[in-house]
Amino acid sequence: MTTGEAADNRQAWLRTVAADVARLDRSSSAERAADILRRSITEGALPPGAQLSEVELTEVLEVSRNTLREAFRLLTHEGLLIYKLHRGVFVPELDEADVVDLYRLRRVLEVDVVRGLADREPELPAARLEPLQDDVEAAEAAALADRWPAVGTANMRFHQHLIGLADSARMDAMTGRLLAELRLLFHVIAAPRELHEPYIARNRALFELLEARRYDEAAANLNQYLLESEVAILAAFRAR
Amino acid sequence: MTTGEAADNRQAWLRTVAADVARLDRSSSAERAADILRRSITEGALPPGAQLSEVELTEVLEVSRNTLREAFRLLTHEGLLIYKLHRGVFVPELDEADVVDLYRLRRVLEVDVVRGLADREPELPAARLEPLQDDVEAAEAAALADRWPAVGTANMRFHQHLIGLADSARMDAMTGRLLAELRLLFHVIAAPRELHEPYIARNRALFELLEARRYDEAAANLNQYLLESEVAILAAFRAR
DNA sequence: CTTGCAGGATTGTTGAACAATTCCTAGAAT
DNA sequence: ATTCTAGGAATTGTTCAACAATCCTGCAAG
Repeated sequence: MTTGEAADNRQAWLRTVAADVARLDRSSSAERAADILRRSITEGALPPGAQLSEVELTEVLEVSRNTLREAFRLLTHEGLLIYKLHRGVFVPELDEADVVDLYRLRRVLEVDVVRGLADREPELPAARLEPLQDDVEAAEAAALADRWPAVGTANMRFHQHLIGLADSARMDAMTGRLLAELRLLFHVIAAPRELHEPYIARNRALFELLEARRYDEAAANLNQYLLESEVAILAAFRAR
Repeated sequence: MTTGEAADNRQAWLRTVAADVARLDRSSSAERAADILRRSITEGALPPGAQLSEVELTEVLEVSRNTLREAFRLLTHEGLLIYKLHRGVFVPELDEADVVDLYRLRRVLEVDVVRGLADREPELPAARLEPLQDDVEAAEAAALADRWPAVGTANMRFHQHLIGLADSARMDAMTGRLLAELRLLFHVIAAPRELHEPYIARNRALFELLEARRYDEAAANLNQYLLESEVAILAAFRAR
């Protein structure tokens, strides 16, 4: 291991520790309430268009209205809820234009990250790819077990980890929001298997290109991947 | 005017009306308080590192603590404040890594928007460039009057309008946050003239390339522009 | 079919209260 | 002189109850 890799590993470790500390610190009631709501939304329990009543949720979540409203704000920022003044909060209903918008941003960010790896100084340590490998294998395992929602989750994590290679806190945050919104879309699509299955091999191919440090090929591959994925989602969306 | 342009103009008009409606609707106290605080921060009245006391601001802004905290949340989401649990809200102190991060994202987004104009279908109507022209001229006028903060504001608006050409609500929102954070940086730099003066001619040159529909040249120009700007800011930052 | 108008429900905002945590300071121990 | 500790002051986190402002519903009138 070169000294450059050692320094890079150390930096990666510092990032994970900081994330853990932040997670422990946030015993805030608002964030806990937001966690529960986030799960309900991304898992589809609260379908797009649903309104979230304040009085109802204060009883279920056992927090005050003020705290609940703070949780609403958090999720609004993530794109998982929208506020309508004097009317309440709703789960957003995304349309085809949103699909196009989300995929445009995904392409811009993810392709740039991969392309940027070529010029990276020092070179990306091999250990940084481990989370991606884990995600690829998790998706493959879940597919064998017919657990398609888990395949979707692993796919999301793969792309989040991919962006993480750029060491950009702001890109990480943006990607988190983008992927959360994408999950909103997935729930209006009927066939989870047809939707998620193609990603498995795609992600492995991309991972192997990254492992071989063929970054330009990987970027081109990823761009095509995302273009085709967008078309597939749009088609499934129209056929709903 | 082709029918394509007419449809495009109509869409642009719908967007401005929607923006006006949204602006009128937001009579919410929290957002008004956030507006005032936002100005104070971006104009430098509240320097990086400053703590915002709740009791103090409830008296000044004449809102309740709960409403003030909602305003804090709004600004936190824009990157203009950071929350430290049980310690309060502070104006962030950005460092050199943040400069690099912010400029990387600016380059990715802005260059992609300009490059994307080449493939746009239908072609960009000339009227869409008018806001950019206004910003260029506003910057030139402010420079003649020695009003350098106004030059900086016009420059910000130029880049926001540039991103607006992509018709992507999410890019608009991201850019808003990025530029707000950038303003945070400008206030720790001593010389406003040396900082903002180079942008004036740069923006005009870029605008004219766009007007001539030489999008690839414009994209290359913009990329170089942002790279040099980053270097300049980093230098000024180290010399503070 | 549209328009106008109650009144009932929901959200927006406030102020006070208490709990939890951090900050500050004075004094004790070394 | 420095470090450590205890405890009180100050600040933030959260709840609650109340009221104001706004929106939605249904119905009556044109």
